Amino acid sequence: MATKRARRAPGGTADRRQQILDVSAELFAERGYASTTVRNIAERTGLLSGSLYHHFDSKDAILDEILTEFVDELIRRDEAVLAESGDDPRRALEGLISVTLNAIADHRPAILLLQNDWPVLRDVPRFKHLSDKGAIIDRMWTSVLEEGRQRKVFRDDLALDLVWRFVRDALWVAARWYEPGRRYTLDDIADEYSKLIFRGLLQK
Amino acid sequence: MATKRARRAPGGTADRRQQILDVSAELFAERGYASTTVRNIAERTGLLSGSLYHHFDSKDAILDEILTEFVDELIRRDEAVLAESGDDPRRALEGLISVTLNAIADHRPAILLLQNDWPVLRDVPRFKHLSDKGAIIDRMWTSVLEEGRQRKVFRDDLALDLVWRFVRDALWVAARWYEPGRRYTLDDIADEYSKLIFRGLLQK
Amino acid sequence: MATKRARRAPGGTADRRQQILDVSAELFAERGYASTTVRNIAERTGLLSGSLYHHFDSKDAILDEILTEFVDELIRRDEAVLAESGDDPRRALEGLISVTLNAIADHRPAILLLQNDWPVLRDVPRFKHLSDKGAIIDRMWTSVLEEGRQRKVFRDDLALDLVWRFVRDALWVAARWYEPGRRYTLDDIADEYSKLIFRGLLQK
Amino acid sequence: MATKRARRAPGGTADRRQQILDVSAELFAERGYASTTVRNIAERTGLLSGSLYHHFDSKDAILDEILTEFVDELIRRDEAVLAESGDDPRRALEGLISVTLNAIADHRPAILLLQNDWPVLRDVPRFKHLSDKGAIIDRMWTSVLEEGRQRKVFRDDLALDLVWRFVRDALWVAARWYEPGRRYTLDDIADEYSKLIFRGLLQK
DNA sequence: GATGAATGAGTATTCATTCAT
DNA sequence: TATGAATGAATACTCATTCAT
Repeated sequence: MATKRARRAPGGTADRRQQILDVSAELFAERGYASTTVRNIAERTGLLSGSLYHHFDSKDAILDEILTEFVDELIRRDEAVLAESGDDPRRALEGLISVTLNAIADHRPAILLLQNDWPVLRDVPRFKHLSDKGAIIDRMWTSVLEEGRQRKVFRDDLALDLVWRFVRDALWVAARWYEPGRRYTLDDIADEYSKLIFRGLLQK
Repeated sequence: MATKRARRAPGGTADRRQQILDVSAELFAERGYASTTVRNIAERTGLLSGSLYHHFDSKDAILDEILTEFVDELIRRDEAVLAESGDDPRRALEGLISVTLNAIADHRPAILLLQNDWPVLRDVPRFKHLSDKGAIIDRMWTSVLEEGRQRKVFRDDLALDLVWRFVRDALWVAARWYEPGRRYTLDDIADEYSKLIFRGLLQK
Repeated sequence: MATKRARRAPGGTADRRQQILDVSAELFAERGYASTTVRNIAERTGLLSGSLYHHFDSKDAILDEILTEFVDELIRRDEAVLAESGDDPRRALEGLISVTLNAIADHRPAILLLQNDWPVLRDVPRFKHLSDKGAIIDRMWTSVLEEGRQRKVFRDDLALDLVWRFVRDALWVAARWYEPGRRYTLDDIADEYSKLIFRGLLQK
Repeated sequence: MATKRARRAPGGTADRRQQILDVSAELFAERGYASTTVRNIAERTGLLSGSLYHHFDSKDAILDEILTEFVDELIRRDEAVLAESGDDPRRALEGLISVTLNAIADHRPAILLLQNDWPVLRDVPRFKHLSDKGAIIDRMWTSVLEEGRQRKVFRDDLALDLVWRFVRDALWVAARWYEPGRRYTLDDIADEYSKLIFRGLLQK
């Protein structure tokens, strides 16, 4: 049973496969994976439900591809940031913050989906590989924080694992309320969050 | 169909109703509302599924009671904090942070549930009242921040609505990884988070 | 997931479970296992298809119970025959022939089902245990034939494994055309078949 | 929709049509008609499922051609045997037995298929014509037996219709366990079966 | 209060078949 | 001839809910 792979239509037409992935991601984010039916996806794509199976083996397979694509790209971007920021922990941290928030622009559905359904998904063997990739990202964050402390750029009276969790959680959850074209751009948010994280809320 | 209300078992036995609520909250938090079956709840309670309907009108009714109880108590505690902290915005903010994190001790399942399933629940008419109550809590936070700025306790070069979102999000998501009896207590986390929020990450 | 077991209705009413088994056996025999739908079974039982799952875990589980019951009883009857016939191979063989043909009376659907669907079923792990039981029956037949040859009751110029196959096949397939209440009883058939097997077709 | 008939490939290449028939017969025999999908057939042929419809009108049409070819040839062979054996019933019967068993060599899949799926197929209007042809074969067998009794070659104390059924059933079912190249050839089996049928199992 | 049989609408998935390219 | 995308009806199975006992 060979995995069904994308074959770009020769004319360069937008692919059905990609359309299904996009539609599915939106729906999964809106209603949750379990509550999104295969029929919902088909309808929104303009197909009958059976036709989806011409492109994907199962509902799970669709989800897997959505999440894998997102996580892989995130890792790529995070690695690029670390490579560019040399040995400047502050620049590195700013970079990670920016990458994370800007991921919301291209991958909002995947991010929401991951937040809402991860507690269930994490126990499904098929999605185990995402945990492993998540661990890679975690390690990038924590090593930047460690580095910053050792170079005395960051305070040494804070529990760095809690700092990491605090920042990470706040950033990802922003996908819930962020709406493009309203008040703040993602870069605005990155700047404000960085200011708060680096300098704190109190007047000196 | 009159709403079924709690009737304490005559002998003073631990209530079946409460047992069902606790079991349901756990299951909803573990697997998500949609993926938890009424049979799951019944099994874990030691009943058959039909029997649940002697205690609750529907699966929705169970969920409603779980969430309402949690939100109501949270409002009560937040209000108490504001009442006690007089006109000291820093103390007020510390209080709100502490209440929020400590809620994880008593209501972890409800918090997780709300995070995972809220995107779906928010659109169900039955749960509309929770949005209203959520707005009350939001207003308490934002007014504390405003107050702090006006009194020049907090910096005036930060977008306060973003500060509020940042802090709120980081706090609630802590329910995902917090585990009682490990490394940090909830008070530890509240202290560390407060330190970071007030003073920032950078060495002076 | 406890196997759902029969609970005889206290009043001694004919069981739904048994009714489902009987109806299913008939249908499987008529149309084959794959072509019988769960809806077919439900309809003939006077239920809706979902209701079957209150009594059985799956379509497979129904089939398994039908076949297991049949094979177990057949083994019991064959063993009884061997026990009774002492060291008289001719009597033993007559007994096995009679038991086999008479099984058609009580278990015609199961026999037909086994004949038609066995080539598919034999490869399903769930039904592996039936192969093992089949081997037990085979051994009873072949040991009777061996015994008969050693005691010089049976000819010694025949390949006994072929004799066994020949007889076995002819007996079981009789279930296809036998119809109760017509021309020959099962005992008639057993007698005629025995005559042919023991003495052959030719005039002396 | 004209019935699609064989068109030999111009170059004398082995025919696609025949390849599809062979592959289908194998699969139908292995898994049963209902459980064999058109996709299975296409895969094993090295085509995509849609392409089969250039050669056959439907799955039923494939099955029909397989069975018709087999039954027609069987009738031809049986008729040849009767023509050759003149008025010697014993030779005629031996001939029919041999033809039947030897058919296993060339048409095993068709024979298995017919055994497993006949109970379902017999009720499909499209396959009614096979019943008629089956009746022709039956009549050949029974007339040989009658002839043998009248000429006092066969015993007169046996129910001939039962003898016929017994022999027929045992012969056809041999297709289930016969494996070419193992222990017995089809002629061996024909000889042993004939010995048993004519002379019986008992030592004189 | 509790049981367990039954409902009926819904779920993901399969599959023979069609047809434009 | 062959492809591969699409159909639409069917399939086994699930599940919140009802209700007579």
